[in-house]
Amino acid sequence: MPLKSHTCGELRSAHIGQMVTLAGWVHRRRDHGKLIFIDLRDRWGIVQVVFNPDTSAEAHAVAETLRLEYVIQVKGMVCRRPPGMENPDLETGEVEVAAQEITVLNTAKTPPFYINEDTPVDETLRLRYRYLDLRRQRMQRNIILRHQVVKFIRDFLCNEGFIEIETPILFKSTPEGARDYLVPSRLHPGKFYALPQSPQQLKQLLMVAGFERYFQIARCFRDEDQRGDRQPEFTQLDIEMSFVDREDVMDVVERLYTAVIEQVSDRQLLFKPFPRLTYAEAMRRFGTDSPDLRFGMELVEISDLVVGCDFRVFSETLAAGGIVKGLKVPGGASYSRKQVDELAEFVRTFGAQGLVTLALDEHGQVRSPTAKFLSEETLQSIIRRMEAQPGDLMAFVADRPSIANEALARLRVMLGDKLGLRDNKLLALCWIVDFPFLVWNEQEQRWDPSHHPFTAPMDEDIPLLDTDPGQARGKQYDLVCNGYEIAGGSVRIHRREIQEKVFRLIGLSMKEARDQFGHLLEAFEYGTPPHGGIAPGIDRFVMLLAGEPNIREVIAFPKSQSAMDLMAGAPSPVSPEQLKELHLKLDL
RNA sequence: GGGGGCGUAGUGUAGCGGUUAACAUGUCGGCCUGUCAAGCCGAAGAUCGCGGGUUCGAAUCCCGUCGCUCCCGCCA
Repeated sequence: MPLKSHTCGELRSAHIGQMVTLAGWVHRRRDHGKLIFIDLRDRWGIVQVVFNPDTSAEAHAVAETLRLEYVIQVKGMVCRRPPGMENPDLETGEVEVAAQEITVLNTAKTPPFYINEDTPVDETLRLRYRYLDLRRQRMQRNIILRHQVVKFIRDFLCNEGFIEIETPILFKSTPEGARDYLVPSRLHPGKFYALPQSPQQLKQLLMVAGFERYFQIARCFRDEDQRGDRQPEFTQLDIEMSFVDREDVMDVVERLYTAVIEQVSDRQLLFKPFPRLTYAEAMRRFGTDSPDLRFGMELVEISDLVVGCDFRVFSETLAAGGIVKGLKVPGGASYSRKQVDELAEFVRTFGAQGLVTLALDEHGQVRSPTAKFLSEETLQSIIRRMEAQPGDLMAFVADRPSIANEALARLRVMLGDKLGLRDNKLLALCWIVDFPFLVWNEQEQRWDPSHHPFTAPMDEDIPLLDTDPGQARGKQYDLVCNGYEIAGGSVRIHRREIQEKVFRLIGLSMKEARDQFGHLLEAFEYGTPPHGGIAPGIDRFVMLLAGEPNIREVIAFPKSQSAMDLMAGAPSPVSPEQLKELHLKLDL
């Protein structure tokens, strides 16, 4: 006799008359003295169990002792509920189980917070009792969704001829990129493994190995500070393909994402096919390479309209090589002085000197302390350029292009939230392409790869590497969803002379290159196919599918902001014996 | 490394210099045969995160510290 014959969630009117054995947790109890109702919960749902002393005095007596979260097994008859007593809020609400036997499989202490409702609870408590938090409906839903997404991805890619290959967790530290998590070697005193930041090099080696189409649900580790969308360990869908150009990679990924959103989630895909923006266009229109395309409020540059004007904030910024750019806040003319000050304070967070605002009142008159510095003609040309309507507020940042773009991009998103324009039922995916191949590192006075050192430059831009490297574009592509970068990839360099040229450009001597990437460079000499790939973040994507505000909600056992596991208490000290074995001395 | 927010019965909150720290919910006990956030009656439950200071008097003001969280830096 199994512990359960049916799940709690599956019972329907079709089961009426059947004897069933259920097992699960006491979700709620309603004790009427004689009649006792128990909502019994398992992973599949909730069903009402009735204990009637007339049916079984024995079972009823046990039911009186039940408390929330007790684990019980119930044997009883599935019955139609009396007329008018159905519960439409419950999928099993047409029926109930008349209990004849009950076994308490385990008792439970009163939980430290409500399991049976999704009310907010202090994050410390949730993380400390994560196994209880995971019992709650919200987390059950998220974790199950995550499973469905990963399952769908596996099936989809297998059908496309990909094979899944595991790569090592103990690997080699590379000096570039994020800080590594290190693992001391017992057998090799003073030496360390590093946990992979991503399986980047290994997947390229798998292309050299001839697997042609590889994927992995890969755990990645980066020892950097946390954010709401960043954990020290996270999961990537790692993909690499041989004999492809970027169109092939983007095609697979676009079909995959379209299918998974349409078939697994309840979110609405806003664009099909995904729009493509060049990096330059994204920066011009949105000030960022990860724009949220669910709403407008695009950035507009007005540098040419205010060059040489009497307003020195504008004219001096422009003379120094800066730009004047802004956006239009619909209905923002009614904002109070305090609200406008808050906007200015907000952009200062991102390094902007301040925010210049022009309000257009209901009569179309400009209200602003700045207006007196600008001619009527200039004001009118700004209003036309911004397409401002009476009642709108225009907000401008005059600064270096990088700061103006960043500040306005953040302001746009913040206002989008404030104005309710970021509907999380909608998913706006887009591709960003034609990234700059190199970015100038001001501190080190050298070029850095904008993606990584194995990304290929655009074929037609290869000559630029010798003449004007900053103008060269790379074969890189990012997938963006609702303002989050959810995937980044590139076609890789597979020819030695290009690779050497790139190493030279980024200031890496052949010796340094050999020390760091020798295994890869050596492999490349044994017949490397053209190849490229991409690495979508699974956690972030599931977070968006689930409509959750942070990544912890879709990870079963996440770390806190300070990278601790509050449940198990990791990290923790280790014994002197363990340290000695690893040849480590602490210096605290 | 830096800045902001939060920390008060088990939980969620109120109180923001002055009697016995309030409310809801949960918990425990009693009543109750159709509830489904069951209802009614009663009871217990807080060294106000921790340490120091100011004050006649501190949950309340100040300083420090710890924890959670958001952000900047960081994240090829």
